[in-house]
Amino acid sequence: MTHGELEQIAQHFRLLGEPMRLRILQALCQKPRSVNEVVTAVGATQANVSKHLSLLAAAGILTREKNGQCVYYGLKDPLTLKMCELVRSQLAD
Amino acid sequence: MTHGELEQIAQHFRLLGEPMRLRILQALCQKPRSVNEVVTAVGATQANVSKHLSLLAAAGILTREKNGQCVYYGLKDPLTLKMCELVRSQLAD
DNA sequence: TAATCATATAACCATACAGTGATATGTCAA
DNA sequence: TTGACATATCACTGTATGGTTATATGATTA
Repeated sequence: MTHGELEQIAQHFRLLGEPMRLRILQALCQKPRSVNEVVTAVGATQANVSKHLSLLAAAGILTREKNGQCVYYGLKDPLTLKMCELVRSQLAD
Repeated sequence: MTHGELEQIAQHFRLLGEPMRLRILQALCQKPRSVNEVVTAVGATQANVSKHLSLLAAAGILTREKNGQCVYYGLKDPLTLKMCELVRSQLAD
């Protein structure tokens, strides 16, 4: 594996390595939600949630769809939650 | 999922979110190696490698076995490498 | 157009932590 | 015991980034 690939993979893991972002992902596990919905779901600042959502979308972890004045973010790949589950079961040992 | 669980899962991902640590994991994918062997394999400082190995072992990602004056670290769970592969294939899209 | 709502961005601060050099600890051989 | 080797730890620096407040941008409605 090249250094560039490792850097990319690490970057991906790093994005998942933040509790607030995991909470955001959790809030999106059923269906896409607007920024405001996520804000109330996770109980954080609008600016903060917006920043995290942008990062996750830029990394290809979330989809982003604008509808009127609302922006809806959703999980792009169920694999992401699967990995969280894997880690959780691994930690359970 | 509780906040504590999320914090633990995030912590786990954060450990995988560092290129140097991924290189170390890669160096251990075949068989356990001593600290020095890893040092030469990844081309980093002894102090740095030792610190990373300790962190990974403390998190239960690596096994640690002392034999004479050498300490051998090895992958505890093949799942770890599987996740790296998953991410890599996900990024390939 | 003006007012309101939703989202994004900018500037800033504080903290976490990777990397380094020096040194401590522990183990073996001569 | 002394010296050489393997590993761990300490103190420190620099940097990346999460969170905050304030503001900008854009869309909708009256």
